[in-house]
Amino acid sequence: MTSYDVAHRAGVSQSGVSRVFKPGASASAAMRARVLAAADELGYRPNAIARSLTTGRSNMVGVIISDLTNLYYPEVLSELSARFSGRGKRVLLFTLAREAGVDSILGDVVGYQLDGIVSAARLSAGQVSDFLDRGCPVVLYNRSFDDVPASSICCDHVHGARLLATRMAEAGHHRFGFVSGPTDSFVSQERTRGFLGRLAEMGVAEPAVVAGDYGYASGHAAARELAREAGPALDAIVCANDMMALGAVDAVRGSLGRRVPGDISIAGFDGIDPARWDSYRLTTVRQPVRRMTQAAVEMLLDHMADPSRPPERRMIPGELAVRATVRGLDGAPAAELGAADAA
Amino acid sequence: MTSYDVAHRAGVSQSGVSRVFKPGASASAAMRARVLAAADELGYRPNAIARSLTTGRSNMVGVIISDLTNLYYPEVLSELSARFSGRGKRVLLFTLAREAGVDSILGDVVGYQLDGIVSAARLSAGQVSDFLDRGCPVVLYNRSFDDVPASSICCDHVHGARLLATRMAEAGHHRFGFVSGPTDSFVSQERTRGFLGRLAEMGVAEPAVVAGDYGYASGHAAARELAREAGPALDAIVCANDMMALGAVDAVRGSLGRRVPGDISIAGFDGIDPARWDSYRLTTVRQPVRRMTQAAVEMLLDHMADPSRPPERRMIPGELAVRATVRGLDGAPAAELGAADAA
DNA sequence: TTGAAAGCGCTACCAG
DNA sequence: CTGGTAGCGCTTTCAA
Repeated sequence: MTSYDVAHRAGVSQSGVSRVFKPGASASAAMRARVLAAADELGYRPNAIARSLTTGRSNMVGVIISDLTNLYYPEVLSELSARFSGRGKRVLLFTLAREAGVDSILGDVVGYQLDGIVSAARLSAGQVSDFLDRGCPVVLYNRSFDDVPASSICCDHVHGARLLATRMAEAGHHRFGFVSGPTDSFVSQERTRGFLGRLAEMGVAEPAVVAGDYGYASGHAAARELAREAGPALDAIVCANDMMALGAVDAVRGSLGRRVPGDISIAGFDGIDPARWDSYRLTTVRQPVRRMTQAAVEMLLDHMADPSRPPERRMIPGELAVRATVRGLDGAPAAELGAADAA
Repeated sequence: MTSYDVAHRAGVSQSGVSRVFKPGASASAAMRARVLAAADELGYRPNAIARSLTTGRSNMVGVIISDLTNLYYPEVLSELSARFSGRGKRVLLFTLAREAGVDSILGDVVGYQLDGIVSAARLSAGQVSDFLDRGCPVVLYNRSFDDVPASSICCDHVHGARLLATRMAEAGHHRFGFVSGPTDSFVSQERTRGFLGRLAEMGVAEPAVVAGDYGYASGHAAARELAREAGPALDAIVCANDMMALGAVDAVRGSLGRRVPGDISIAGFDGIDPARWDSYRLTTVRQPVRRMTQAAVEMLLDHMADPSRPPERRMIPGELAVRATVRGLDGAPAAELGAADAA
């Protein structure tokens, strides 16, 4: 079923059919009606591939996600997908299991004429530049490069980390352990910097730091290692993301046989769904995923509409969600729900 | 950068360039070398859109997922994505938030010449037929229709449910509650049928049944409702998926103040990652996601290679993973890890 | 408003 | 093995 078939059946020219299917094109009501009728009878659907070939735009955007096992990303992906499809864009999904294959994505970007990319993976500055050089706008989700003119939407990790540090120091914790993410993770670097920096400002003893990989198991292991390193004085563990914090909670309660937050307070980052589950009620810094994905989509769409638009780096504050894994300011377990939790 | 540019630079014909980039086409080593060199210098990438237009195949497959908040699906999606990209296929992602929009996907299927579809969403028989009628092979993930000639890969929900029923009845539970999924869910129907059927066979009193929506919160609510309905005799709750079972565990331990499995045993279905976390150690029937996704991909690729191939319905047994939320056969809490858990 | 015609970049079929 | 040539189905000038 091509536009020629429809044109023939409707007794109009092929270009007429094309125009009828192009929103905002000139076609008389009469023609429109006949074409639509014919198209309907024939079950005609415009061929998006052919359209892309002529127009140079595919109506597809690439979404690059590094790791769907970190439960923060399914939430992001889900939102992005819904928003893009609401805007008439298809989502081509790229999951970067092993950091490899970025250049193959580059090939696809030009090959499939992707209209844009939102990346929530750990791309290098050079890789991002490659996309840009190919004329493909990029919005970086939760990372950004000073020297690369790509737009980005970031949660303010430093600020969030400082919030957390402040709150925990004020609650009187003395001996901290910190579980960072992979060392090449921008997010981890920011959160680490913010947390340790603020702690230092407040005159708290420097925490023991171990690195994890953002997974539950690594948080579990890290908590045990911290306990070993820091000894019984350890009274607070902060993890660079919720997944690890959940693992840490379980390790402390289980393997270590200590209470949370009675003996050791624990906090994370992200505000993933499982962190709210009753078994955890994890204190965390929540990223406003909805606002962030919305911003990401808007920014990308804007750049697609006007490629000359200068890159924009938007930063959104995270919200401290004080729940049940951190002692209260009076030394007692914190209130069940922080005010921020209502959102 | 088009193949003409490369051809010109390499001093060969455009068709030559095309052949060099088509795997398994005839081109002398000399030509290949010169073309590749020229292409490299020019940063040429074949235009997949144009290729799709002529060949009629896009090298894209659609993956339809209903709900990424059910943590079973991110696992599936992650696997599918990795496997498809390993096979040189791009994944066009469709998330079906509200069951609507299936027909828009249909449009995309024909518009983007999708080579195939794997659907893990609740499509109707008619919708699946529509895809098939358009010449787009479909593999149904965890559902199938008797009267629609689509291939499918299913976990044997009935069998798995029977395993669970047997094990729990043998452990001496008397008063069961069952939390089903949405009534229009094939998976839920199968699991419900298997579970209730086996219980009846074993002469166990008919369980109280309430319906959930596969989410944590609904499992939480359902457990409380079951406790209200069934009274203090209630000693086992089985949920149609892990997410709800996790909610149920928390409800029983928290709101109801009973022990799991001391007072009430709880089990789920799927074998999602969080079900293994120390706070839960949920007894469940694990779906072999890796084998299932592998089968799904293979089947779809086979159909794409040979469209005349008859549909195939493959069924893979689930594995009972006895963990810590169900009483042991001696009435004591079950062994920490079932043998199946080693996998 | 409408129709004719020229491509978009590639594949595939042909003859050489 | 190689080069010419005819499209794939659509959008988009350009005249009418």
